[in-house]
Amino acid sequence: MSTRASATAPRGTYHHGDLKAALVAEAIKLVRIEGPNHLSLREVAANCKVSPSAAYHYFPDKDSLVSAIGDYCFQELARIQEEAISKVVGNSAKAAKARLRESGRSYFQWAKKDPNLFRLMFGGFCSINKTDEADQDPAYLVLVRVLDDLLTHGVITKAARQNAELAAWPAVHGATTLIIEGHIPEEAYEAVLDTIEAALGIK
Amino acid sequence: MSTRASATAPRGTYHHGDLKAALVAEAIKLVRIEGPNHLSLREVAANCKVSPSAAYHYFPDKDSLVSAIGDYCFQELARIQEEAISKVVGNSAKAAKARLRESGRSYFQWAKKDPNLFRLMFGGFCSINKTDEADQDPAYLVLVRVLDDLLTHGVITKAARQNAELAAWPAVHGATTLIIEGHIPEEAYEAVLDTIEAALGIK
DNA sequence: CCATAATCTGAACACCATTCAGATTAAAGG
DNA sequence: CCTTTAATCTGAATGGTGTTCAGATTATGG
Repeated sequence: MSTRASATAPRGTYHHGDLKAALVAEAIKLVRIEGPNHLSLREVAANCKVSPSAAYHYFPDKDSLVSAIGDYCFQELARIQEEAISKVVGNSAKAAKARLRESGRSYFQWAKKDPNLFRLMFGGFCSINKTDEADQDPAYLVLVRVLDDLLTHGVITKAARQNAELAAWPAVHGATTLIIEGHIPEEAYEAVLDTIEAALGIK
Repeated sequence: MSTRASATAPRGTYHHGDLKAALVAEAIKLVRIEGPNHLSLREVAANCKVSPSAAYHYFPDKDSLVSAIGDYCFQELARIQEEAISKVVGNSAKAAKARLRESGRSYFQWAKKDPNLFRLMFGGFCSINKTDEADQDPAYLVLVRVLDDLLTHGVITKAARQNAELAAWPAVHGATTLIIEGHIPEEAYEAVLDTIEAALGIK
């Protein structure tokens, strides 16, 4: 999106340099602390040393800025997951199984680290573009790859591969949410991962 | 909490009658439409034909009113589930299995009917009182009963009964959220229920 | 019937999103 | 280099928000 200068550069000139990126970065910082509902566009602008109206040159309204945060977060979550599963090297069935577990763990760890960003992503704040099939949730594509890998290594059957995404993602996402919101204890998470493996017929 | 007159009674006298209940009822109505983040305390008060400051006699702040909505919703969800499983009569293994599925379906149907109330419940808006063990989420207790019933009828093993809640609730909750927010299609829900049965070793 | 406590109002303060006319500056063309 | 043009940001204004508090109104108990 933004190409020019540093997003956190101090304001010397009248023109900012890369205000759009700076606004998003500052908004993320604030949502992290105050939560998605208490985000103030004026505060974002002030912290960027810019008048409130300047933001409207890049975002038609506040919701649009929030959606930009959401877009960033979905990419970031996918990146984190990619990083986590790439740490489990090996072409074995055991490694493939470990990657499934790590993809689940990294999903939860991301949410635990920044609950407010997680709430923004899945709390109805940002409107995901579900129009196009191509620009699908990148984190979902990571999961697909992990599950394909399980089939390749014979860890799961072809029958289990059908709807395997539906055995993994809802459970992982639900457990994450319920822990974040204090409905089940964090210690329960590994047990949830066990139930996913059971649903897939692993072991 | 409130004991007196109808919550929706028109305003004839200076005193309202049961303002607290009226405020909660009106707030629910507005959250249903506008979503939890766009709730306005002033609008709630105005619709109750009362000055904004009147609300502060019953709620210390807006968040407290939102929490009251959450409390109501958790009770209501439990009631809906209770109603759903009570419709499946019979003391058989088949009936017990059907009740598990219906408890999952009713959870989703509740959320689908009022997504904004569901978002309020699990979006970090209301602070659940996790201090006491006694006043636990009533919907959770419904689930416990359904799972106990499965064990009694030999549908699941004693081993599967361990952590059975963790096989069911996260998957149901996660699937519900992901469908509501448009990440997976509604048609996938029954397949998710299948994976729960698989995780529990049913069939 | 009166005193007291409960309940609600009105006005105020500080903050918010959003709009728009106009000031400032960078970029492009001669 | 200088001027035109387009991009960018400001300042002020509008109408809405949560919250507080002194005071007006009404119900209740003695």
